[in-house]
Order: sequence, then structure tokens, then C-alpha cells
Amino acid sequence: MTKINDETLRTFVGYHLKRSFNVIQSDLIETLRPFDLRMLTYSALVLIVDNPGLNQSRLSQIMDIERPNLVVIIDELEERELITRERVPTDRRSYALHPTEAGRALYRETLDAVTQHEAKLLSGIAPEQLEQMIATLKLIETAKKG
Amino acid sequence: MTKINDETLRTFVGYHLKRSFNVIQSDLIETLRPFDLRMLTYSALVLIVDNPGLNQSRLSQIMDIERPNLVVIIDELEERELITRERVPTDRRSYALHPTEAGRALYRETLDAVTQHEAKLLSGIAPEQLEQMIATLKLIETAKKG
DNA sequence: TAATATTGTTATGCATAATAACATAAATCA
DNA sequence: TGATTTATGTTATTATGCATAACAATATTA
Repeated sequence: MTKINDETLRTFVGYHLKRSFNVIQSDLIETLRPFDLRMLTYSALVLIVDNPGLNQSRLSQIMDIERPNLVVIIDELEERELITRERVPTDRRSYALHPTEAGRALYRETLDAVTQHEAKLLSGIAPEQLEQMIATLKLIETAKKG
Repeated sequence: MTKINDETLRTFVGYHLKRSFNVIQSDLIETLRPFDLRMLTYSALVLIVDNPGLNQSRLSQIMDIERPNLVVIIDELEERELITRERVPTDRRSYALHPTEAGRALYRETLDAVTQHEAKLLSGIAPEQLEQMIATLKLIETAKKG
């Protein structure tokens, strides 16, 4: 069991980002499993509850995914009656997305669960340290455009 | 063009991690494209050059992927004659992975390119700030076990 | 009105990741 | 020793995430 040298990869910020994200992602997947939600369906549900009436085009933009990939996600949420698609009278191409009462209920349940799981996972890290990291992550997020 | 509210998702560290990683990942994919390497084949090549003689089992562990998923990666690197698979006399189940001269040359080329691209992408962020973030990321990385 | 752009959709492909089942070989144990 | 268990690499299969091309219906613009 000789220790493996990954010092070269450690010189990349992206390597650290990926490895730490993997840990959080695994935890999130397990947290969402009982609710039968995947990361993307969960994100979409949250954004629809918080922005009722938005259309798929706008939603795909904020989610950073292509329009075609959003279709199946919306299909699933609609089929489970967590959201509704409603034709917009002023623009009959698009659909206004609204949460159902069941959607809002699931939103509350999962928000609670996800919040608690992440808090537990990160409980060993000082809140100020996390805040500082988030500030840096935001800079990276806007690095391409800025 | 009303602005979309993602404040709920912003309360999650994982959301920030994912969004910032996406930016770096996009840049990395573009950087590796001229060399005809994907993220995983690149990572594998670097680790084999830095740890000549390791076997697939150990490599899959450090790369945090399942053994079956590594097979195709190694297949590709071997087919391109960037690495070799050599039977280990003391354990005839496993293969020792070694870089070829071409593999080492590609390693040097790509290391240069990737380093420069990431440096450019993150040039607007203070090095100390990045170092501090990496320290926090390392804590998250070990949060599950620790 | 004619040309162009947008919205949602279908189809398709690639990359990443997980699981089951297997042959071969090594290690354990009884 | 021989029988059982474990480890390594492999094939096959599946799920998920993400990108592009092409299209119908509708809106916008020139």
C-alpha cells in the first residue's frame, strides 16, 4: 500500500474543487434518494417554487443547462404533479411553470433535509471559513465573463 | 428579463461548488481538446507518469472511480501508446502501468498548457485567497471519513 | 409581407459514474 | 495440503449529466 503521489494534480484548483464537490454530491444524492429526486430535478423544483411563472428558457439559463436537457426534467416534475405547464396568452410559444401544492410541500420537506445534511457534513468547518470560501467561489464563477 | 431568484440554492455550499467547478471544467475541456484528451484520461496519464508501476486497482482508488470505468481509460492510453500494461511477476493478476516516452512528452506539453490556462482564468483572484480556499476544500474532501 | 429569431421539442451522441457477474490468480484457514 | 475467501481486471449494462442538430409553432424585425 504505497501512498500515491497526486501532487501534480494538487497544483490545480480544479482538482480540489472536483474532489470536494464529489463528497458533497454523494451526500446530496443520498439525501434526495428518499424523495425520489435527482440533483437537477431538485434544483428545478426549488427554482420554480421560488420563481413561479418563469418559462423553460429562463430556467435553463439559470441552471446552466441546454434547453433540450431541461425538457425531460420538466416532464418528470409535471408527471409527478409537482408543477404545472401553462400556456402564456401573451406568448403562446412558452409555458409558465408553476408549483402545485404538492410541489410546495415537497420543496419544504427536502429543503429541510438537504439543509440539515449539508450542515452536518460541514459541521467541522468554521462558518466564517465557509463564507470566505463562498466569496472566492463566486469570483471563480464569474471569471469567464468578467 | 426579470432576474431569477436563486437565493435558496445559494444557501448551499454545494451549489457554489458546482457552479464554479463548471467554469473551470469548461476551460479545462477546451484546453485539453487540442491534445485529444478528456479530463479522466488526462488525470490518469498524470498519475501514471508520477507513479510509474502502479496498478489499475490503486489508480481507480486515487481517481475515485470504479474499476470497470478505469478499464476503457487505460485501454485508450495504451492504444495511443502513451502507457504500457506489464504483467507483475509477483502478482500475475495485476498490471503495472508505465508511461512511454511519448506519454511523458505529452504529460509535459499538457501540464504546461493546463497550468497556464488555469492561471489565466484565475488571474483576477489573489493567490493567498486561492490558497485559503484550497485549505477549506481539503477539509470538505475529508469531511466524510474524518 | 418576408425574413429572422425564439420557445419548446425530438433525436442523437459523448462523458461520467455505478452495479452485477465473471475468469484468473492470490491469500487465508481449517 | 485442499477448500474457501479475497483481489484484480474485465465485460456488459444502466443511469445521469451535458452538448448539438434539426424541427414546428409562434413572435419579432426589417
